[in-house]
Amino acid sequence: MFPRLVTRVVPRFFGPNVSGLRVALSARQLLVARTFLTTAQVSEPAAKRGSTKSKSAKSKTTPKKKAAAKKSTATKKKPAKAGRPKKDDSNDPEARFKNGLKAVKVKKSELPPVKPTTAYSLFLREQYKEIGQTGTFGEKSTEIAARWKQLSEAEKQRYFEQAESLKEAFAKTQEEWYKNTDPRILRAINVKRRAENKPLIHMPTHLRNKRPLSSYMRYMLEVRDSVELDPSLSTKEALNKRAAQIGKMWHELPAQEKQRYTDQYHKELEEYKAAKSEQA
DNA sequence: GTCTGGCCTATATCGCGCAA
DNA sequence: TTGCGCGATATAGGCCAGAC
Repeated sequence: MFPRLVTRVVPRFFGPNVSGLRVALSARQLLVARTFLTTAQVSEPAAKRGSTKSKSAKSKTTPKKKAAAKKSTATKKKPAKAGRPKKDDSNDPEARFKNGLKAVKVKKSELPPVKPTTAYSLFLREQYKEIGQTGTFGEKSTEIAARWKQLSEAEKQRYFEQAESLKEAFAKTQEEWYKNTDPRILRAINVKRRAENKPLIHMPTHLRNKRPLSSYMRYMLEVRDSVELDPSLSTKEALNKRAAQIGKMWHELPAQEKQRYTDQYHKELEEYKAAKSEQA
């Protein structure tokens, strides 16, 4: 699961390419995005919270924790010697991967963008502010869900539009991320996620460098629309019947005709291989 | 950073057949 | 794995405050 706090969202969403995102977003979208980011900034009160927290934390600190704290200060790292570049400052990006993916430390700014807020979530955030401190989380959630149900479609529209804008911006950011991120970073992230038993991150299918369609697949795409689905059958049965029918047509296709599809496949396969070796 | 409760939404996956 | 369709189902992730 991705972290939720915006302190994590901001660098991931805007970090790598702020100007690019500005271009991508219309002024309104940007406003929406900013509202999303700043309102969700739990860290705004966090400074405040941090101070009160540290106060209470201080008084509640157990001896064990105190000892640990002491230890942590005792083992505080000495400042790096002047003139010696830090590991991350290395000009050689390959150095990061020399000890294997497991050893790669992925920076926050390198993590993939988080999914955009949904319409309901936008409403939820707005309502939580309105409700304020009264009631438990559960009570608030129930209340807000009831309010959401009472909204007319027209009233909901505003939230859906906002969510749509965020979704579009996210799609662009995500595409940029996959384009600009070293594939080894993604693998390193997944190595960590696998170890934590978390689901892996996959490049969305529409962004993948897909293998070209096989000769048969290409043929099927061409003729599919000309083979009608049997309306007397269920969707599944009709689709299966059509697939079987197209398979039969392929077998009956003259060799010369088949060759046309095969040639196209081999041509695209070469291009695919070339692109893949370029990526590697 | 994670967890808490309750809810909604978006997305992914599955099954089916076919050939390479 | 690639494409298609599409309903059913599963899952992730979003919001909120604050303790740990």
